[in-house]
Amino acid sequence: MHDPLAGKLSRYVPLSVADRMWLAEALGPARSIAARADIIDEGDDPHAVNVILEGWACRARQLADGRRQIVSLLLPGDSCNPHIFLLDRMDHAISAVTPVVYASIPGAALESLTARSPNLDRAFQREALATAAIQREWTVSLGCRSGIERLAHLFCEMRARLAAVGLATRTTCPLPLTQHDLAHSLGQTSVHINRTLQELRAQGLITLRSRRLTIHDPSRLAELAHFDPAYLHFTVGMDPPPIEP
Amino acid sequence: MHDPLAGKLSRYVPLSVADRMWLAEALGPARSIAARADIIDEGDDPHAVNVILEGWACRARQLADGRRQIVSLLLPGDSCNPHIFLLDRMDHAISAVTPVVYASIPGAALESLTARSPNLDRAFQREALATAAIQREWTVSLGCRSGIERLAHLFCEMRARLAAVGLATRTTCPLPLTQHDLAHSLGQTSVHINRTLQELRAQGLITLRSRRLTIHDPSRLAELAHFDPAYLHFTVGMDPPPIEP
DNA sequence: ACGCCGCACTCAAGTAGATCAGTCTTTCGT
DNA sequence: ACGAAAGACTGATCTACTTGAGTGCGGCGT
Repeated sequence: MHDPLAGKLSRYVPLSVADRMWLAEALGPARSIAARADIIDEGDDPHAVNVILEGWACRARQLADGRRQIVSLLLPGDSCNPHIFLLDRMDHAISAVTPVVYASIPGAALESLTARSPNLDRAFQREALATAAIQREWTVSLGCRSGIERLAHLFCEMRARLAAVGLATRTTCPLPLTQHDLAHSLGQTSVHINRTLQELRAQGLITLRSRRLTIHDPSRLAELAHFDPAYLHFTVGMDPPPIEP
Repeated sequence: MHDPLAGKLSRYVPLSVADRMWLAEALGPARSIAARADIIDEGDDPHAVNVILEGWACRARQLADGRRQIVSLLLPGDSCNPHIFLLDRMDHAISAVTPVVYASIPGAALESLTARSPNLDRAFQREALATAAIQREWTVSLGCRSGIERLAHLFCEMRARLAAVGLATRTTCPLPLTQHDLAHSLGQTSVHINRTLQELRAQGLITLRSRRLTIHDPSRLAELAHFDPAYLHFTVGMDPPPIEP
């Protein structure tokens, strides 16, 4: 997709041609950053909203003793928090998982944008609410899903979110996370992630090879994960609903 | 505190007398609800913002097989998501932990309120950002803190958040959660919570009796928990900073 | 085309926390 | 004031996941 930000926002509220134009105007120049580099550091003062255009990034917190937790994954079209510039200090870092292309919307530009278009304002608000819902679902996963369920759930979520910006089909999507990244996202060790992946493969549910995920049986995977896409709150142009046999 | 909503919002942005008056006007009549009852159910269509005036509530998700996770705790002054009415379906329930007194701000009233006072608008925005940060911190706890660290962290957070609305001193605060509630919040069983509590008591860090928590050594507890209050993003009228010896 | 380094993967202990099946204590309704 | 129920607490056993110390493959830079 050429404009993943408009693509994603239009999943929450239909956008007019003018909306898309204003959005494109507000976006600063595209910047590139290497895999594993930081887009913003913990402690920095955020003054703009960064939007991922290509590649994957993550929000991560690091404890004093080195333990690291990935608290969310940012895909093309995701923004690193609208209005984040209202806070004066980042409480987490945003790092590139793959090489990333991103652009910023300066605080003032975002405010004039939402003042001009109530539509866009609503879209940003709903996006923020959906992001919060995703964060809650991660809390649920860590709190009460087992290793295999967590992994299955993450795969279902990634496929669905990527599909929303045209980067996944019903059964396949990119998945450029290393087993270490998965471990840091799911609160487990990479050793255990490795075994759990093999279990999912042995059950014939997925293939994961050269950074690409294939889901052989989406409904069995969703069932295993207790995955219910309602929390993603996409309302416009959903994935076609599954056909009952 | 008589007006916990204004009290809490003024931790993010100083409020004028007019702001406080408008806020009070927008608030609907106070309603009471029994402990353990639901304020909103999963699946309901939210049409107003509920604000807790007295008592504790929680957001909770339930999986199909009965597993339950408390994803956040709502204290006096906390709102159940400004702008939540933009979504059409609750993805989680909000239930009372203790008897709760709450009031609603209808969607339209909130919108005219934020249109009238940019100050209040900012305060709500910052509150939403702080709420998101708290959710991320819970993700971190579940992802990489041990049982005893999680419990210590929760205690530090609750004391700090209650202090922000005048309901806690430096060393003591109400804590009306059962060991079952703690278990559901921290992704563990009540059996294990019980043992962990005893460990905290044995180390002389806390007393927890008849729904009241006393922290005997706040800085040792914070250290154990890796608790850094920065993520709460209170900026106005912080707890006085600790005095270096 | 070669060497290197990150990543996937393996094995053998060790452990935090779960499970189950209780007893004891406090709270609360009538 | 009494009984019932909710909550706190215990002990024995079990297991999902961690730890640490590896091997081998494959993709990347020079």
